[in-house]
Amino acid sequence: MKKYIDILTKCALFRGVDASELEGLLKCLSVQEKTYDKNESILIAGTRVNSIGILIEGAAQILREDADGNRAILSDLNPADLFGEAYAAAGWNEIPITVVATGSCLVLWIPFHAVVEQCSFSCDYHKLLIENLIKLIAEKNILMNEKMRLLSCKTTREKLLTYLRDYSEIVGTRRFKIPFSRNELADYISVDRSAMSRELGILRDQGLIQFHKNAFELSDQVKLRAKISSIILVTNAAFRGIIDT
Amino acid sequence: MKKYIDILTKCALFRGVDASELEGLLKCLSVQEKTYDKNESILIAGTRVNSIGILIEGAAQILREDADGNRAILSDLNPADLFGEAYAAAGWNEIPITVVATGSCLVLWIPFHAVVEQCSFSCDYHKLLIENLIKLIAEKNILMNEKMRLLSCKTTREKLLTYLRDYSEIVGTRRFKIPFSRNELADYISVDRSAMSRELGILRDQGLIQFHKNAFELSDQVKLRAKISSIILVTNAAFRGIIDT
DNA sequence: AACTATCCGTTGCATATGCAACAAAGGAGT
DNA sequence: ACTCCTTTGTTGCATATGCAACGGATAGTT
Repeated sequence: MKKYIDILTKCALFRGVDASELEGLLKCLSVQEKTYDKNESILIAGTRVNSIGILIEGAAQILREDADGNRAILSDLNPADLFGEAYAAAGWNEIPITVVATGSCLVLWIPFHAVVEQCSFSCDYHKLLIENLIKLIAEKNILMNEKMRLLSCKTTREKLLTYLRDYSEIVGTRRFKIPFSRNELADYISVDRSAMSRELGILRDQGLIQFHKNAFELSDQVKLRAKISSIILVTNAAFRGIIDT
Repeated sequence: MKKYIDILTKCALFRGVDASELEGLLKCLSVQEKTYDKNESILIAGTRVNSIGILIEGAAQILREDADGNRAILSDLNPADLFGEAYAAAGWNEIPITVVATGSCLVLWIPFHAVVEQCSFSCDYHKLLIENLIKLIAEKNILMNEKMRLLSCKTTREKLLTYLRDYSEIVGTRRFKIPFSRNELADYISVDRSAMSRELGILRDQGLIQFHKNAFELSDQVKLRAKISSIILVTNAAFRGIIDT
């Protein structure tokens, strides 16, 4: 049991929980651990999830199949990442995503009702857990709002400027390194890579930005909003582009 | 106090709470009511929210100011709509949105900590309230994921097909009425109205869809995914396009 | 009926963008 | 050094899209 306690302390759901108390809390939550082989499905689209998953060991991917049968990778999962929490919380009957182990995995399942319902021992950590869960989902909510604002931009230029501006505001400086390769960035803002490259060149020629590899600098001509100071933790890689922890 | 109890029963946050118990619950939550004149700000961007707002009477708009100072309307608020819940839950220090009364308003404020913390009377409704809040935010989460999938489509054609397919799956039939005017739909999928109109015509000429006003029908050529059965309630108008209650 | 306003489809046009293909630059490993 | 692979920028081209303008249809009002 002890072996993955330190992984769990890195999990946003247990933020603020003392490591020494974790083991007891896990019992109280009646968690279950389960191993998966490489390529085995951890969650299957069309089924129901009642538990929150935490990846302890190994690696996995969240996939989504579109109407034509193409599978798209939505995000990579690493140890201490949560998954399925929104669908478990919403009580969805048929989840639209699939989670597949890309290597052999150890997953901890926490029944959702165990998190929300007061346990019989009414341990103090329950309140914290609930707060963490709400905060976690709410933060994702806000981040998705920001990303939707970006995706709503009609031109590549606007998308790039929105992304760079937002990133600059979060780190608080006009010089920063983005956590994306060009390919990943194009994917993130949902445009063609070559078109993005073209537009980056134009922005540089117009003196709005400077860049070398992943290092960017915004010129004074680029207006920023009032600073958004909060730096927050995110549960998985899906929002790397917005917030880099 | 009595007068707005029936409004609150329509509010998703109090789903499952008996109307007769609501008054007592409100005291236990130490809610505060406040009136706002037309054009008065209910929430101001750059400040912090610690309470969840519920619009009881009147009408309001959620606004967002972009870097160039343009104000965009993110959503309209009607009685029984929640607002600010994500920012209150996340504990954000500087919210990026402004809420303005478009008519004289009555707003009920519920301190966020009062929802999460067990009240001294440990009333039974607390658990339900927490569950509702989590479910509510989680559902929004999922809906935003769906919308991001739509916005990530590169062409107007794909966006339209994704929207219509999703809508068809939710209502469960190939014939349905969408809750949008053309203007609103174009806004929702973030494309130019005339370009959308053009593409709709092409889709019809190719025999993929039929439509008259807001009534649409998908031909058999349009593949659907496995049915998503759940019909859910949403807190405000922002997701009308995905789910019509 | 006349007027107005709104919604919706259509069209012409300049341009942005996806796509494919290629080239240059680096990095890793032998 | 070399090859092999990845990443990034560049370019040509067909086409999709935003934009502006116009016109028809419908509904509401006087």
